[in-house]
Amino acid sequence: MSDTTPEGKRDETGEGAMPKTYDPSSVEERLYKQWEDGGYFKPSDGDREPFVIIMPPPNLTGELHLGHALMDTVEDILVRWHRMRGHPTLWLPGIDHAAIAVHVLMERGLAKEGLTRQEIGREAFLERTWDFVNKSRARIFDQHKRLGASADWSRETFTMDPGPARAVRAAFYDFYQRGLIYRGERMINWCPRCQTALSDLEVDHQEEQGFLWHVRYPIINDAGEPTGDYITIATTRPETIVADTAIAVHPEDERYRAFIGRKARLPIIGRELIIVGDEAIEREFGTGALKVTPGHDPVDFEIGQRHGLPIVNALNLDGTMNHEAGPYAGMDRFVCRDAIVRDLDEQGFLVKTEPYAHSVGHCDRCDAIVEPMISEQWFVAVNKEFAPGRSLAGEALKVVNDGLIEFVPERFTKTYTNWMENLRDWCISRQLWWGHRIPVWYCDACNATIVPPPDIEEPATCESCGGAELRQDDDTLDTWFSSGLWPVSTLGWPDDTDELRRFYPTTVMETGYEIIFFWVARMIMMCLAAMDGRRDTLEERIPFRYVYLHGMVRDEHGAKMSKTKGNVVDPLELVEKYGTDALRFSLITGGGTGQDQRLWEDKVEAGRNFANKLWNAGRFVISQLPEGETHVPPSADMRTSWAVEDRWILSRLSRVTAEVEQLTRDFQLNEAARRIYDFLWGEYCDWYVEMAKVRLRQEQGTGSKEQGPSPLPVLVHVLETGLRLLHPYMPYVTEELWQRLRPFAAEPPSEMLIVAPYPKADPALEDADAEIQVEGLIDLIRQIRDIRSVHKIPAGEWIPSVKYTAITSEVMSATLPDFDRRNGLVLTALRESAAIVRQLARVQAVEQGGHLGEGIKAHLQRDQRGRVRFVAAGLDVLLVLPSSQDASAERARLEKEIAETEGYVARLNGKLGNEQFRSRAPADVVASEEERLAAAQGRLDGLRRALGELA
RNA sequence: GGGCGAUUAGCUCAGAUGGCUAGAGCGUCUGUUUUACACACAGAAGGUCGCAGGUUCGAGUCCUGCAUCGCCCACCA
Repeated sequence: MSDTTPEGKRDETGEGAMPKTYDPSSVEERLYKQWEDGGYFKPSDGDREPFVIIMPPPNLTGELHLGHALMDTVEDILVRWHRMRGHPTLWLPGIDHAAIAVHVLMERGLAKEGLTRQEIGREAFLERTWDFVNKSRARIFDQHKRLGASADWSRETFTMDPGPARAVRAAFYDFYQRGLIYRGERMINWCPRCQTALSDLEVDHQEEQGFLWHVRYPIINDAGEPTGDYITIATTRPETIVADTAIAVHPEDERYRAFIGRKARLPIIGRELIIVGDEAIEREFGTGALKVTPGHDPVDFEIGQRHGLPIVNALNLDGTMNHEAGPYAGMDRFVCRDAIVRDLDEQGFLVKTEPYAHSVGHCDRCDAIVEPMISEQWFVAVNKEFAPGRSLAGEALKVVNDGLIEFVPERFTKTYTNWMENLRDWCISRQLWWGHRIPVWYCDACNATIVPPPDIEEPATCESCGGAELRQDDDTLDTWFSSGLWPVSTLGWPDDTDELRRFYPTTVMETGYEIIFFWVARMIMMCLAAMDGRRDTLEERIPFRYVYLHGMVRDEHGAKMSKTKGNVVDPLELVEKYGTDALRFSLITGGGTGQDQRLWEDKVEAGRNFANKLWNAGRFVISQLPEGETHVPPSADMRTSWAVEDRWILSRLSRVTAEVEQLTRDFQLNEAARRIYDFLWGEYCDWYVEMAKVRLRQEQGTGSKEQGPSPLPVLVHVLETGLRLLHPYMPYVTEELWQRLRPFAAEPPSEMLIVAPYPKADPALEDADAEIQVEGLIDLIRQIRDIRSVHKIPAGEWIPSVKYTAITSEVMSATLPDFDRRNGLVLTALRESAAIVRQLARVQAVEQGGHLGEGIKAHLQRDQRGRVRFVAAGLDVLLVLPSSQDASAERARLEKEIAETEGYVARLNGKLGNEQFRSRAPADVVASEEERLAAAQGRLDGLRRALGELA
């Protein structure tokens, strides 16, 4: 039958024989197409609250990596869950133009051809870039699809598309009108390699081994002549000496107090420097005296502002020294550094050189060392009050502090608020070509700055003088300016579209914690401002309700995956080898929310094994279903006709369903997935299916159903429900199996599983008694199997008999009525389901016996068979072995059990003997401890008796 | 200099609001072609939950301190 299907043979129709092993490659592409063609990825109509995720736009530069795979998995789980719960669900995908990243990439490409962007010019550069963009775009989406992402591809958006571009102009215009965007000369970070300004965030501080050079500056008198005194400063950047305009000391520093107000002469350059007192100086650091370079250091700039110091810029934009550097003009900054140190030394100004580790700013993209410089750039005024008590950062802080936006995991809230509280103005102009051109024109005739409203893509004449000679600002905007508008721009803002009204605010922003500042914070600031005046309350203006942050996927050794290290794992390779479901499952169960995880092939194998386990469970169930017979899901009013194991598995199903619901609501997806896994594998497959086989065998053997109700309806129902529970996590194998089960359903709820209703717990099916009963059966079976193992009874050999009787617990039954009730339940189960114990433990006869007390010794004298007495499920049990037992092995087994149980009993006695515990712990905790003690005590008595009889 | 995270079985990790004898996967050991699955089944071994205090009837879980590793932020030149 099914086994004959050759492996690897494609089963295009999805019908027919099921291969023995689940083959993802024969399923995934076909099902994805069915889902997409069926329109299931588009939001459904209806009045229910929509669930919306805007996909973080991956940038164009790279292939999809495991971080994206994790992102897709988390988002797809949330999306599929809400979709199945009947919410109109929108997952809106997009791509980011990644201005500086792509720019650097393109420049590297040019460099390989021996070209620079300046040589080919702006137009040709942009043409090449668009070519590249159009090629990667399609590939990236294809990769998402391979991961099963059920996003609405018909809405795919690119940050450079006309819509988002218009949103960028609109936001720029709006912010400019409100004074939230301004142009000014400020200290910025300059990358000499990229030749652009950078925001503070794009500077990567790295600890480096450098030197602290101590340099003495001669003090001069009013006539400009050396007094013979010196003041010694310490610096890590001696090349900036040429731009010094002052020396600063702490105003209360006894060593230097007398120098304040006097002058010094700059070595080599000869400039006169004033000595100022400023509180910013750390007396303990270096010499306690600071050379002040307002043109090339942010702190010095501020000192300069306070004391009205002149600013000297000594650097060209490419990192070479300019004319201010005198003899060093034209040198590269680091060549200059060496030259100056040498000259200072030769001229006797260098006092000391000490090794010194300090952090140096590098360009995030190209790793060149960044220079602080004064430059005219565009900024977003994050702290400016545009209305009384309101600023961009202030409102962005408020919505989080007030709980309108929640971070998952919660600890990131603090990361966010700390940052937001110390925010400085955001430099948004970049001297790059690839990106949104700054929508500002200048009229050279009258010096006007023109910022046209968004619908004017290019103003024709000057607003103030009417001149037609307008020149657009050469610069482009920081990528994150357009990304910051993403939640509104993808929905049609600045127009008040139906989409915006329906889907804004979005529900969840799911992304990596490494871009909280870059992106999440900017979205919150910008979207709040963008929606200002269009929505009344902050609650309606926030871009999203929840920020869910996933961790980083690292390699086997915990190292960050990177191309240079060569340890990058391609998710698509894993998909090919193990299947999408396997990868998704291992990613989602791989770690806690927001926690980094390690991933390697062994882990994905575990996911693959689970998919295959389900496949085979499905294969078995389907093989048992008579052709053409359909089933109605069991409901609680039918319960009297079910076997105990049916009641048990349905009860467990309901409880697990409830747990999964709660865990998913709390974004504990890893736990939810684990719970489903444990249920389906550990309870359904390992026990229920095996128990059901017993009745199926009887049915098939006798051709009748006299042995009780058929397990088929429950067998099918629990599997079908389990598939629905698991579908968000492992969409393909569940859909495939569900399709194969669908013909057997009397009333299938939908065409495809992707839109079938997500299971709901049914408390009416929960059955504590059945759980006690089946747990008892399982305990008994397990112990018999253990004994088989200890006594080396081959798995295939039948054990002659097992007899059991209730432990008559003198004390316990008097004090704990529940003890007897539980035993009664187990006895009933054993009577009704003796066949299960017979089959699963391989025992020929399972019977209740009243007189186990006659002891083992008597038996031993009568025949050669071994006998083992033990306690299981609260019962006294006597097992007759096929041959004489190994007494020492049995003694060892019993002694170990006894020791364990004694320890447990002692602990419980200690607890229950404590008056404090009895009086302070909740009554139900005390009661359950008492019950445990009763059970353990009974067990201990039985074990001791068994050991005694063995002697 | 601040802030955060991690520390649980040989390895990788779960254990939300304190309460079963702390779990899983992989690995190890012993068995098994028991007719869904060897990508499997049955059984077993393996943990003073980083250390020291504290709160509590009760702590892997909460508090304080410490140690080790990692990350983020920061204008001590």
